[in-house]
Amino acid sequence: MPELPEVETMRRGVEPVCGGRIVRATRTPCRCRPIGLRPAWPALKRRVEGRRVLDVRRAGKRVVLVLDDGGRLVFQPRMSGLLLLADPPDREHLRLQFTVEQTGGPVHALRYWDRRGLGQVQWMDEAEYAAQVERVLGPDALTVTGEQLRQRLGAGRRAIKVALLDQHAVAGIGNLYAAEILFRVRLHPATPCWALRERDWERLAEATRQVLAEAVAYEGSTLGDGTYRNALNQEGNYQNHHRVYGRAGQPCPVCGAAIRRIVQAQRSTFFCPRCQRLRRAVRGQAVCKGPVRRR
DNA sequence: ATTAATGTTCAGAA
DNA sequence: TTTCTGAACATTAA
Repeated sequence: MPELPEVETMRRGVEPVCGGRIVRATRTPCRCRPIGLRPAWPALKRRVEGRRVLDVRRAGKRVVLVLDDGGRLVFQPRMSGLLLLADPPDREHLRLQFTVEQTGGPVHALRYWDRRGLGQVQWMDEAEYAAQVERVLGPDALTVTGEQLRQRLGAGRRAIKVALLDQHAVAGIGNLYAAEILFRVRLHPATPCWALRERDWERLAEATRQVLAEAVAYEGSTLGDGTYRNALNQEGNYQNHHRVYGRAGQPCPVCGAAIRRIVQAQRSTFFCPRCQRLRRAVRGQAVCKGPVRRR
């Protein structure tokens, strides 16, 4: 699923083809059910056609085309969205197709494909975009500092694994990389945030930056369902370097203990029970499941 | 043949 | 305020 490394790979894939070019024509190539387009198709089309793409950026798990009138075309792939230059995996779930070209230059197709259709494509003006980012996204996970993490999460009761998925706290981490990051720092995923010390936050931020940068270098992870592809419809390679994610029952690459799968906030968490021990001060308190009752 | 699981995000509830 | 739950969706495994 597209998390930061996969979305960054998409961004890098489409940047050389979109940057500086003009959106000439757009269309909805199939009659698939309406998906998360905002505004609706005819208005979005009007906003985008004829505009030059000044920059291709990433914000958390979103790819953002900066247009020459200040408009922003925001792709949020969520579960199964892909930005493609190559032919899509199938025609049926090809949601949107843009054409970009330089005057007199070659014409390129930029496609948005989304099998499950949970993704969103939105046009917004500069101010609206800035407000949105401010409202929903924390500092980018690729460059986040320990101080930022501690400030935003340090006082909470949430388990650290759950907290890392909070995009407003830190933007870009998803279920897969949260597991890999916590393994790297040898933190038990159920550790409550309040139990981490300043030094822990520093190490956690460092591991976050390292794991994500590594995954970007490998062009992300293509999981068993094979959904994720880069812009050229090729698989990523980081799935071959996962230490814990999806490896329940298999030996920990460090100590050999069997990797465990637990459920937190209705999602799978994978970790090594020997490398990632719960701290003594926290045992018994961290495992409480339901909401803490206040008085 | 239903049902659960998959993973991201948001609205709305606790 | 903070945290939690369910829904949105498509597809596959049980």
